Amino acid sequence: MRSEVPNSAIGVPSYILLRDQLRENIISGKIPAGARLLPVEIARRFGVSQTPVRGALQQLEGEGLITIFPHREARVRLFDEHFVRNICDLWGVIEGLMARLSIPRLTPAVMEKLNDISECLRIAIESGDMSSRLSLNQEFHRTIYVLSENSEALGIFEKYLGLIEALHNRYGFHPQRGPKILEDHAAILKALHSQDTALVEELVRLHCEGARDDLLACMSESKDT
Amino acid sequence: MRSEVPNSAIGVPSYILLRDQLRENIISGKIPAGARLLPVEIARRFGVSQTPVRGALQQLEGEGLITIFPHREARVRLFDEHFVRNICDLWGVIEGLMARLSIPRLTPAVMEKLNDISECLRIAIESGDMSSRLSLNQEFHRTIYVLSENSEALGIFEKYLGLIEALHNRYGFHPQRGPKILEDHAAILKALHSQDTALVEELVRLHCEGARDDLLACMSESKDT
DNA sequence: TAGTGGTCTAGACCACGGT
DNA sequence: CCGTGGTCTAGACCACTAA
Repeated sequence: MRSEVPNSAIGVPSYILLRDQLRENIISGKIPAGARLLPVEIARRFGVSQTPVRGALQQLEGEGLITIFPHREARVRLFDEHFVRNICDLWGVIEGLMARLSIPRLTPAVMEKLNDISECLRIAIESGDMSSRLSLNQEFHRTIYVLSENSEALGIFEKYLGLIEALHNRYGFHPQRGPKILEDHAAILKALHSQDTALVEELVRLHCEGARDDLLACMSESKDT
Repeated sequence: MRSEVPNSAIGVPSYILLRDQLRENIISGKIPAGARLLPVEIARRFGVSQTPVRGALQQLEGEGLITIFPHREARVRLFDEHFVRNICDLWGVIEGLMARLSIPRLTPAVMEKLNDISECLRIAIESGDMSSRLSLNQEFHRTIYVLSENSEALGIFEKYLGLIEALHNRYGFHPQRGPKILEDHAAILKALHSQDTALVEELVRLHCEGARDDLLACMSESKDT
């Protein structure tokens, strides 16, 4: 039987295509947390045998996105409030670290770019454009963090980014969170400009803790109703 | 052909045994950084076919310990000075976070245990027992961090622990590092006792930065000679 | 244009949970 | 003790590299 994966770029093994597609579906919530992953079913859907499916699942388990119970089954990890709290706390210190490390490598061009992004983000928040809001916020932070040149820290940040973003997409924000984000970003920009490492680190951490508390509150409210 | 893996506990799939054994060999340096991993060779050594070997490699790639170049080869990641700096900086903030979070959950019994470990560590350092020194130091930190109840942060800490420890084993310490560790630990214990969250976090971070600078210096010296 | 070795397939095997 | 489905084997296939 020939492979029938559509869009399969030649030369790219199908376990990689499968892995990326499954990861995206998990992160975006299309495959919900806790869902069972049935290799034979996935193999049928993609027109391949079980081997590349297993390859993809093995990698995702290594990444911590799914759990394989040997000889039993594979399931998407649970992402509950405790998980969110853990990740946001972790982010607080990691983003603080990356922001601090980026300071010596900031250039006028980067500051210019950050100002532009902030302006676009303000418009997105005021006009209620959730999709732009999320991606511009991402870009703001990523623009700073790539300068830290700490790929391990950046990798951890990126790993959970889509997951948390999906939760924001599902549970929304409180109305007062928008202005607070703009305020935080402005303060961070100012501290970056004055090269105040300790202040930058503290502001970034507080920013993350604010995000954490807003998301946890939204999750808890949605559970009550 | 029957499986001939010795010590293979029944019910445990061989890709898991292989994965754990390969991980251990990589972390301990028995399989050196940058080494090529040849599935057919590994399969022969363990008396299994290539499929479980690939399963093990896929998981290790997901964990970031090895890199698979599709259609080409799999190699152990490089762990150079830049990597060490990244990990130690990361640890500085993550360990600071976990120490801070653990404070509300400290009990007299835990403080007692930490004092005991410190005393044993002092003896190990003074008598030059490197193996005890490393494991007692691990135990000191882990005893605090498990109380943070942030399994994501703890997982990142644990993930690189063996790797950094192996580097310490290979490159050693400077003579003045031993007393400094004892001094740092004593200060951390005192701050824990007085429940001073900000101070604990700062001391832990400084402790990590000290470890980083010592290890980097040892690595750089060994390269010169 | 080989040769090497990474990837994939079909099917057998067998651990586990429920009957 | 049977059924489901997770695991493993042997071998074919084929992408990439080096002549």
